[in-house]
Amino acid sequence: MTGSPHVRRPATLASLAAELGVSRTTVSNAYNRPDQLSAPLRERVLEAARRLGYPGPDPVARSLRTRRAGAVGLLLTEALSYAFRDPGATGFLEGLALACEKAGTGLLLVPVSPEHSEVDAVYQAGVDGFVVYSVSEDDPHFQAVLQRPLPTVVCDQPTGIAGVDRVGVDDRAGMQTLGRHLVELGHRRVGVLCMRLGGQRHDGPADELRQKNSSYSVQRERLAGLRDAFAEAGVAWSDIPVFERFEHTTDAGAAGTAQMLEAHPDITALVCTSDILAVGALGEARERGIRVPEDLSVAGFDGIPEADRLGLTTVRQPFREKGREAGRLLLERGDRNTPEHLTLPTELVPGTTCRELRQSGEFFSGW
Amino acid sequence: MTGSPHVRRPATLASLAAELGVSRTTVSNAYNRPDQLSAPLRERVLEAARRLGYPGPDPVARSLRTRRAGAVGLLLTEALSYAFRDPGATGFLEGLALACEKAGTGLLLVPVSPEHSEVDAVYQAGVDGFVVYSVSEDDPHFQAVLQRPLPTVVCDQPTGIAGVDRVGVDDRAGMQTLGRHLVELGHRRVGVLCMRLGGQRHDGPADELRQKNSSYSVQRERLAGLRDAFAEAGVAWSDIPVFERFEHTTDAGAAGTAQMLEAHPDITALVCTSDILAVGALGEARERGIRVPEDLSVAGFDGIPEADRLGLTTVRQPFREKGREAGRLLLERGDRNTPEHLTLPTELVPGTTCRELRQSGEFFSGW
DNA sequence: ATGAAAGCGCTAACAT
DNA sequence: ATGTTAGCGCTTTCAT
Repeated sequence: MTGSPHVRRPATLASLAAELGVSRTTVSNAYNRPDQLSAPLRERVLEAARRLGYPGPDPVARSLRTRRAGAVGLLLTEALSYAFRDPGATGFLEGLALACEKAGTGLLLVPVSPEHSEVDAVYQAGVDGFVVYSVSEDDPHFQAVLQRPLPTVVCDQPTGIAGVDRVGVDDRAGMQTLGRHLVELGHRRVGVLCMRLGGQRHDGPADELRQKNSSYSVQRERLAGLRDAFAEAGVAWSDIPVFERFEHTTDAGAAGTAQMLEAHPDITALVCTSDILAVGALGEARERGIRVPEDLSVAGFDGIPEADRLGLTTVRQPFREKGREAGRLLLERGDRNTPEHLTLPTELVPGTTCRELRQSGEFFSGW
Repeated sequence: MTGSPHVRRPATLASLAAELGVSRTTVSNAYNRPDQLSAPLRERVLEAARRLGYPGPDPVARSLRTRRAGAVGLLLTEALSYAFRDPGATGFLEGLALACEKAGTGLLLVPVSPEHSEVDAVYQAGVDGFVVYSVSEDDPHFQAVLQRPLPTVVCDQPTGIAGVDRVGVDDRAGMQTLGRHLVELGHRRVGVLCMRLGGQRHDGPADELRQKNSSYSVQRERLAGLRDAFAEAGVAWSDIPVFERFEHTTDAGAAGTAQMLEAHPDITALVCTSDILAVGALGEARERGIRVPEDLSVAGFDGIPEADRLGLTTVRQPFREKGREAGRLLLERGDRNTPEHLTLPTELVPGTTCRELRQSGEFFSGW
């Protein structure tokens, strides 16, 4: 193997040209336009480069000149490292990476730590465009992205940003379908456990005002879909307790479930607005000796692999495709000016965690 | 929200300076050294910037000037997108991302698709250093990384590259511990299922020559550790069948297991050099009505979360810490010239998939 | 087929 | 506290 100490750039295109007694153009052409010079001359250049340890044109200088960075930036919610623990984000990343590979484009993960609230990193990113994955409407990093004169595509949220492409799913319709499913099974007294609705930490009941004012449209929409479904069955939304959790982890799901069950022990079903939370709910139920689905039905949203393994009733959404489409939208945009909006399909996945209410005629009135 | 059509850079530092009738330095200082100019002047500059839609200094131009890209490049085996499906790689990424966040550095995923074998992407990457995750010794992309005059840290493999930092685990010792564990349980007739040993697709038996010539030191070392352990028990390595799989998936693990069991139905234990393969082995065993561990013991290596859930006997290695350390090595290197080599600890995790051989005195001789 | 000239947009000495 | 001067390393017309 090779093995230089990797110090400082030992040669430049200019020094190489000088050494060889040719012009910079010629050296540049040797790398970028092999057809613009004779084969022997090109070989001479490349040989000299090898000898002098010239690693080829400096990418930054080239980018400045060509106005192409050859990379797209990715802005994620939360800390960057969180993305690798969230199955949804991971799936999205996989799809996006696929698109980047195909285009030979780099993928720059913009460092967003909770501590540093500076948006500096966004302004520092040498990229040709941005993909934004599911951030709050008022996320300062996102606002910084909008300042940069670069094409941008948003996945999921925020929605309705002028001049910006978006790919997502119909969260409201998806959740409505799930809600109807529960209604059909006879459930009328349900609880809802949702993800964070605001930037400030809040764990506990979320009233309707809070729901409505949420800066996360995905959560707003999912709640609205559920409301729609139960309204159809004559159940007022104000009668359905909604609990919120700031963290998106199974632990948070468990804690939220505990809180819900203590406050509302009479619910027959617990709907979680994400599978992660639902997985936590299943754990908490087991912990408490509550049988699912005999004593309590549990449903999620997302369709992550673990949901599948556990037989969780959920709504599946195509994470990988969202990533692929986001990449495609960014990388294959011609000189389109009009923003595109892509809505991918979701699918109700009935599992084994929701049961039909038969005996307890109390809440069942279908006969 | 904002919402400009995001076209071309509308203004530059120079045009802003001209507009304001100040020097470029002053504008530059307004962004980079607020203490170098009066507050009112700075505000005037920033206000004009807002008015003209100047998004702040161009990151590429700044990088060229400062010789800092503010990002580290990451080179992964396989396709970039594969990394997001491999739990080990994901854990590593999480740790690395953590380190990057902390340093406010971007993380550029270098696009490496199987199709494009061009190493172009490596030369195009505007980064301050590279992290290389577990690639083959003769990987052309890796060779390209070595050409770039940048600090580089390798995780796992290849080993022994001059002038390059490395972080990894003692794969040989880890596997030796696992081997001894199996020996103590009485296993003498074992089969081994390992990951790819070369760049060419090969699925099936791997003879000793092939093992020895493998361009993947991690696999070489793990096999050697197993050999050591069984040699201590008087079992010749040549008596232990080693099967190789090119793909690293549970399906490949299942297929390899099938092949192994057909060729060597008499083994009492199957050692896989990765948990992914072992998970596949468990599936295949179930498929065939072979009880684990009653009829067959199965062991893995890595300690991925799923192994934990399944109670797989394995050797756990600290993926996240490897990522963190790799980042630290790259980002916090002073002006050190001597390469550092970090070896993190592994831990034997006895699960429920390996049993002690009692009855079948045939292979047991401990009393 | 090769070269000369003109920047890409910015920062960092070094003045003043 | 602000301005002047020199590039960072490269690509790209446009000549020859």
